[in-house]
Amino acid sequence: MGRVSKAQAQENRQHVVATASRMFREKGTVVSIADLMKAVGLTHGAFYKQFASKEDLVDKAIAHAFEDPTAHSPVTLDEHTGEHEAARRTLIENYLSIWHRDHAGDGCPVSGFAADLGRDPDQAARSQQVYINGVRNRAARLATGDDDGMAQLCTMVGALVLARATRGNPLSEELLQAARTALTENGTGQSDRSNARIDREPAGPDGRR
Amino acid sequence: MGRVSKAQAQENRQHVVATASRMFREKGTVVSIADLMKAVGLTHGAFYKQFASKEDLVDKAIAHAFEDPTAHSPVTLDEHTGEHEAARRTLIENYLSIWHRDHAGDGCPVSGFAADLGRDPDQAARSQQVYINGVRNRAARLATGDDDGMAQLCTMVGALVLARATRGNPLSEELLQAARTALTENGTGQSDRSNARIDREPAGPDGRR
DNA sequence: TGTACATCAGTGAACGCGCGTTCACTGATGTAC
DNA sequence: TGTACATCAGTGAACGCGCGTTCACTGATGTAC
Repeated sequence: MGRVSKAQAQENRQHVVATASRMFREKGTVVSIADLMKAVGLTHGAFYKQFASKEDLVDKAIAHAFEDPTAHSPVTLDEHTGEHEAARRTLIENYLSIWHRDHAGDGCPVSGFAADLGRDPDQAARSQQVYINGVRNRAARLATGDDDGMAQLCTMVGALVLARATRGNPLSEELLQAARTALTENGTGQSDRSNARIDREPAGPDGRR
Repeated sequence: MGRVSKAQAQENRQHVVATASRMFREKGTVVSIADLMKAVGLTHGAFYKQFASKEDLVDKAIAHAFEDPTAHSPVTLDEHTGEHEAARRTLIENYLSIWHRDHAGDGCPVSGFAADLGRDPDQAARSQQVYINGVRNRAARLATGDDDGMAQLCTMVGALVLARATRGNPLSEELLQAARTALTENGTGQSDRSNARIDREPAGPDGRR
């Protein structure tokens, strides 16, 4: 195929970034450019007409994950109506759902990129501002009167990371449940309902439907 | 060099496993056999006289990390004297220290291998029993009367993972501090003292000195 | 205890393979007249 | 509006490199007598 329209080229570029953003969260930044471009439906050679290097793409994919409103945004519908506590609960229950555990690619970038940033100091330095803003924003959404939400975010990220590492064993669900209970201080029923609903219906992980 | 004594060969094998255990926790299981053997002081060819494959080594390195008493064992001296609450505090403060954040290789294998197990289902399946026992043991150490310790472990692992991902930014220390405060429900002073002490003195991360 | 020989841990070159990246080429798009 | 040509997104073969793994070789260890 020969040249492609400017609009088509831009669309392709966005498709590559969006796909990379998902694949990197799911499998890590070790995903190869060949596999990525295959998933997008282009050949690997086209990559370097759009990006300077793989590093360049990783930077953009991380930034995209934090901008993408479908990427486990801390904003929920409830919140817009001023019901902060209800919004907080919805956020927590979606975050600690089995759906979120099993869909890292469409999930929270704070969890999805933590491992890669923790192990690649250069990448961490390049993405630091975007990542830190993401952490602070999410913590702020969880904040209550006497709590800045930071420890709550730690609990949620830890539960998700451990639930993913133990998938296939009952412990995985136990961890999600323990974190849910600790954060909402209510019984098993509420959390179980939430969990079942989210597990069954692949709704947007940001709580929108 | 020709043949080496049986004792020496066994020592070499243990050295490879121990070094792999540290390097895999620090950098992930992507560390190459060439780099690993170089760190041990042997050539890469020797590797296959001791191990069937890299997978075999990863399995053994993960198991070793959980057996190794210097690898952030949940056992502390205080605990043996029956002072459970003091032991719990010591464990928490060591876990959430800057020293632990900066020494993943000598740190907790639950945190150190979570990312690799979460992304490699085959590896997770092979190491599942060892990993799950490790999680349950650590949670049990944190348990109090009305809490099984699981949510607390989530908070600690999440704080450590996020602190490592944000190293170099003040947020990193804030996250550790927030988790420490949430888990010990006491002021800044205590935690700061602990942090400074551990940061300065590279004591065993299991709380022994 | 001393000698002769088989064993096998460690060496280092080599293997096929997939990685990130480059490049000559294609041909529809976009532009100049 | 129609024609002529330059542009450049996408193609696919090729590059050097490091990966996991194999293998012929070495020579001290371990053993048999």
